[in-house]
Amino acid sequence: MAAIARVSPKTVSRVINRDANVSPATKARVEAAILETGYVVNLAARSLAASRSYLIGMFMPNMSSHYCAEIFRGAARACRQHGFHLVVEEYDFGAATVVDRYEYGLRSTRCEALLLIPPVCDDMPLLEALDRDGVRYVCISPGRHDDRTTAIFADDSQGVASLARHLWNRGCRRFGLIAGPSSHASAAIRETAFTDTLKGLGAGPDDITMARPDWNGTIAEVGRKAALSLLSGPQARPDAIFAFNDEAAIGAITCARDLGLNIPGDVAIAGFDDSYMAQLVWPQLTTVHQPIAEIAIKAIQVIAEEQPAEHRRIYMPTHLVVRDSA
Amino acid sequence: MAAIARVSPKTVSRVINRDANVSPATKARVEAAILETGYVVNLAARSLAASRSYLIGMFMPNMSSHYCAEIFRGAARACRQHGFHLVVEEYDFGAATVVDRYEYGLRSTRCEALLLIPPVCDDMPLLEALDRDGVRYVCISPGRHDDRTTAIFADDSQGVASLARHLWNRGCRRFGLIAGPSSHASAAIRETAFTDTLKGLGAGPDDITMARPDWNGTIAEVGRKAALSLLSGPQARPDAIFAFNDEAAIGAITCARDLGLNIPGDVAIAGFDDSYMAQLVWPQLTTVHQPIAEIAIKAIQVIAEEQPAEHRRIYMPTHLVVRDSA
DNA sequence: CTGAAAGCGCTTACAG
DNA sequence: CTGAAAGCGCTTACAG
Repeated sequence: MAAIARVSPKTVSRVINRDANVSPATKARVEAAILETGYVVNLAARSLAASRSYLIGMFMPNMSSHYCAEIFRGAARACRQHGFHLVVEEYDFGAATVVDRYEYGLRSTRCEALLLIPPVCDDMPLLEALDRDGVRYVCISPGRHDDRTTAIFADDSQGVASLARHLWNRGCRRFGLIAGPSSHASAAIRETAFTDTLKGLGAGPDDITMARPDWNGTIAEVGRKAALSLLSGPQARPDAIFAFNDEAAIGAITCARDLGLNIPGDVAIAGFDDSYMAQLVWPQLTTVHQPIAEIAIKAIQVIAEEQPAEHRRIYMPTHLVVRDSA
Repeated sequence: MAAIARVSPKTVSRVINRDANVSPATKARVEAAILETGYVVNLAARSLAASRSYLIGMFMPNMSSHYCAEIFRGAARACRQHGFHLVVEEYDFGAATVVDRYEYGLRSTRCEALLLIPPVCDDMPLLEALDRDGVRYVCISPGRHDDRTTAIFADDSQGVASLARHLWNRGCRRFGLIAGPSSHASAAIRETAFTDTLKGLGAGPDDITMARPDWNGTIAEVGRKAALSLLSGPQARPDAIFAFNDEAAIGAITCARDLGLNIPGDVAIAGFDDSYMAQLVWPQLTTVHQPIAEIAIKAIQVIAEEQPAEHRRIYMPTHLVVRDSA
């Protein structure tokens, strides 16, 4: 390459890295040689010389397929746009600890930063290892969060409040709430936003019935059973059910159907996530859209731009999606 | 590191790479130093010196979330087990060509091999660029396939034949088939397996009605419309519908429900994929399970083991999953 | 505006 | 069984 263009390696490097201090003639010569030879910089060599890997790492998410695919989609796109490459490390939950997967896997790649997703973003041994190595990280919806790091959140409250108002305006007055697992930080937020909004609209304490299922088994099945306790319990039957997420809501739909109830006539059902399934079930699910890919994109942007310290908590908007179930 | 263990860098390298020719005493000394310092090999340096990147690349799939998540899960796991790291390159379909994404993105990483998924595995410019660079690749369910490369297929025929027998044994005699897009190689295979098996069991040509929808819009919607043509068309109403995939089958379920038909009493409905949604819809979908993660694992194994030339086409078993819809 | 020198942290190919 | 030398393909820090 350098020989063909009759310049030093350093000058090739200047052209590749868009250094301004190259004469137009030299630049043209180098660019011609690049085109001719199909030269592409060697990332490993650059990485070694510059002490920068141009790599961002991620652990394989343990979430729904929809969440997983959206995170990858957003992260991969943003990495490309910012000149990074995305490295995915397996983590199968239960077998090894995350920090082991880091120490004996990802660490050798010298990723510049990691994109951390629940529950991995709350794993203290991992965070300590990253701090020790000077590897930056951005957490998505972490449960615990101190001000050293940046965290991105979906603004669940806003979307859930819209949903609560929508149900109220539709005439619903008796509400059932299928709460999420207490380990999930969003669970409490969604619950509070839902009940507070309804109380603000005039609902009394007896108008809202909580179901707090054990989160064992498939989420849809948990949702179905929770809905059963709500719809056939001793209290007056709810005319609206809000489930922690779409899968639980789909379970609730199944339950209502089993009981011969009309949706949304007898009982309105709503979820959270706007996952792909929300459009596939019958009736199509009214839900709150969570911008998962955009959250991942934002996280990579934060990493790439090294945004200033004041941006420690970033909230991404959610919004109500009205379909047929509510 | 080398200084602490009082050995040369070469000897550290020997211990790290499990070279047998190291005396037990030296080995113990080096291992103690590794533990003490938390040393981990630098992948970039190793890569540069050894002319091996230890990287396997993948383009972001454009398939269902379920397919996408399963592929990642399998690929990430197998990469770890074989000492590779997985690099994901964005490819958004429509914007740039894949080969451009390779040339200006992935290529600089010097991936040793690529895992190629439809439709990218049939992109000739990409394959030519990979051949030119000596980058190996394994294709998953490619449409075209020559003997230079290894391809992994799901054995669709087998699972679909089981399904056809199941429907027949259940007493179904009039069949509707929602065919997949002709661009999808599996579409014809599933269709042939279904019709051939039924004919073998005694079905006549008039007993099988084909729907060949245009595959525009969401798959569930296409499936719903296709089912409508099948269930309300001039021919005798089918008592069983097999859809190309689960999403189309879910659309068909929606349609049957709209028409007030009982599933599976009036019409049995079955899909293909055993996607996550199959268990969430009502009634739960009878379908053919496709081992997506296992296919990805197999692909990485082939890459890692550089299997001999006779293994050019590998078929992974599929199997019938009987649930409630058929 | 351009290049020579040194070095990033490993491995390869040898030598002993 | 162990190490010295050279080099992988870049960038950094400097000199001119």
